[in-house]
Amino acid sequence: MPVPMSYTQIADDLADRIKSGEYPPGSKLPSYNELSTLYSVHFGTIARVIALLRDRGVVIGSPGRGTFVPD
Amino acid sequence: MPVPMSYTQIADDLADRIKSGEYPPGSKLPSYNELSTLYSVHFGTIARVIALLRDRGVVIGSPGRGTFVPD
DNA sequence: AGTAATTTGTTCGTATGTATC
DNA sequence: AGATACATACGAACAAATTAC
Repeated sequence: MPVPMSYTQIADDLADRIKSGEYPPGSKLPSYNELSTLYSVHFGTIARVIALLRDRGVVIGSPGRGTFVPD
Repeated sequence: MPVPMSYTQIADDLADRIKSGEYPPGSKLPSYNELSTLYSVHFGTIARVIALLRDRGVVIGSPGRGTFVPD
């Protein structure tokens, strides 16, 4: 089994993907459950990643709707 | 029982205390265990608070030594 | 109209690793 | 060698908002 990425690495990876245009402004990121599958980590780890990106202003979370890249 | 502060509120409270001079540059913050007692929250919640303040550059953690206010 | 499912968000408990004293 | 302290992750539970049917 490969060593899973740490939450900071996942945060940096997601930030890079957003910056590169993979997730353009206004777009919706995969759900927590999808991200936890994509990165093979626990749900709570993804929640921590998103919380970090939120604090950095990289994404905006909207309970019940999703996580979005600000315009 | 009083409603406990959320981890963001605790982070803001600590940041305010640092800014006000209660924890001057170079000083050492209370340990995770002490903070979790002070704020009546779980150890893991304090770890999350410190992680947030670390990301903001407000504190620097040093495993085995403590958490410090940068100069 | 109303219930169930989905999604974000927080917290506790526990375990483990690493560094320092 | 042992105790202390920071740091990360998993599992589980729960709340609140939204969406789907």
